[in-house]
Amino acid sequence: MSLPHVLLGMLAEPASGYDLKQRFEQSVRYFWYAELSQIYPALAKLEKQGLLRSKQAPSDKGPSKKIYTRTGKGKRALQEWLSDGPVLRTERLAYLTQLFFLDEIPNARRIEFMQELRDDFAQRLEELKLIERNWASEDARFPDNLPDGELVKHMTLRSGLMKYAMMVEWCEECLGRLESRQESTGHRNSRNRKVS
Amino acid sequence: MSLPHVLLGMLAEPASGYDLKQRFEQSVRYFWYAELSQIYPALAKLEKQGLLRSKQAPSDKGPSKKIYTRTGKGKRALQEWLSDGPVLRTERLAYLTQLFFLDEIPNARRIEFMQELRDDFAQRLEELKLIERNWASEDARFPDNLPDGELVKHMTLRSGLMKYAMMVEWCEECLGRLESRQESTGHRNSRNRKVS
DNA sequence: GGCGACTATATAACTATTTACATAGTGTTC
DNA sequence: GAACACTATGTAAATAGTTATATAGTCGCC
Repeated sequence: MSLPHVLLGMLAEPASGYDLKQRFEQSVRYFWYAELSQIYPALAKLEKQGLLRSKQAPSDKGPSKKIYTRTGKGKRALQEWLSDGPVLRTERLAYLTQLFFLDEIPNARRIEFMQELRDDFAQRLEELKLIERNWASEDARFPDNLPDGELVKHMTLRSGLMKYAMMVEWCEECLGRLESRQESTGHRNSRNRKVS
Repeated sequence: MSLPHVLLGMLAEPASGYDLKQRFEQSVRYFWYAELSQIYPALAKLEKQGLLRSKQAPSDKGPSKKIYTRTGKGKRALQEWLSDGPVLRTERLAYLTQLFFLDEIPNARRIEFMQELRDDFAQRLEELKLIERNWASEDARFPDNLPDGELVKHMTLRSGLMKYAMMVEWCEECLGRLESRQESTGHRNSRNRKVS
């Protein structure tokens, strides 16, 4: 439902399937993910529908590339998707359902679970902070003089920064509650930060 | 990958497929969703694997039910899933990828997009606040004297409350940035709250 | 007594996603 | 020169999830 549109969005600049996968890994990965085996057929289908056009091009490394370009029809399809308003599909957060049933394992295990979660979120937060720092050094020093394309990308990044900062805080709050319980049953548990 | 475990978690108390769907709609819906057509085959498979047991039972309304009970093996499978640590599957947030490409439509449309998003998040926040209020009146007045099962459920609810409150704030921040741009190009746009 | 709403279970067809495999060129390292 | 890593494109098989449809009992309404 969304992958074809995501590809149309990423093809503001022409690229091959392989290139697109790289782009996914750079920035989009924080909110969308696709395997190469999903990208290639999706591109072929979009071309068949006339939303993309392709041409072969030699590669400096490895076999020749198939460069896809967005057609006018493709651009309009993207704009339509964006104009239809936000797509809020049913989110599935496995870690929250796990937490919901976490009383089925001993408290010491619950603490380990939340520590692992906190460390994962903290790591993602650091990754995003790094992206912001590298970016800011270039042209985002004055966030509201950014060109349109940069502004929306900065807003997307902000949502990630705010989200993961909040999640880390929430994990700490949960750990506090679980650990107070641990103490009251006679056990001790130092609040070690697990760094992998 | 996760649905069978979610079902095992929800079967702390015996229930039929139909019952489970109702339970999904009550609380779990905020972080997991499943269609009946997904639940029935999943239950049948779990029974075949010996993680569940079923018996027919008459219903007060409609045809007879098939009540599933978790076996010892089923409980251990759930505990294993929980002990393996948090499952952080690749999240897909279509609305963030839309935002990422939102420079492809005019600024007035971008503002509408963010307003719609804010209103959706605000509505979910109100739903969760209502759940908390109803709950608090019963036994969550002293959040840290809760029994284990209630504690983890309260922690799950907290994450939703914090998340949606943050998302609404973030939308407001984005709207501010988009609207200042709108003004500077000579247009006006009142910050109307769209209530459906 | 027919209709619609709700309870209850299930299958079929389709779309989306993941995992595994197949193929081939290019460059580096042992 | 063999092995390995990386570039490059794809297919096949399996799993997960959605949408549509079928069947059947109960209850209340008109």
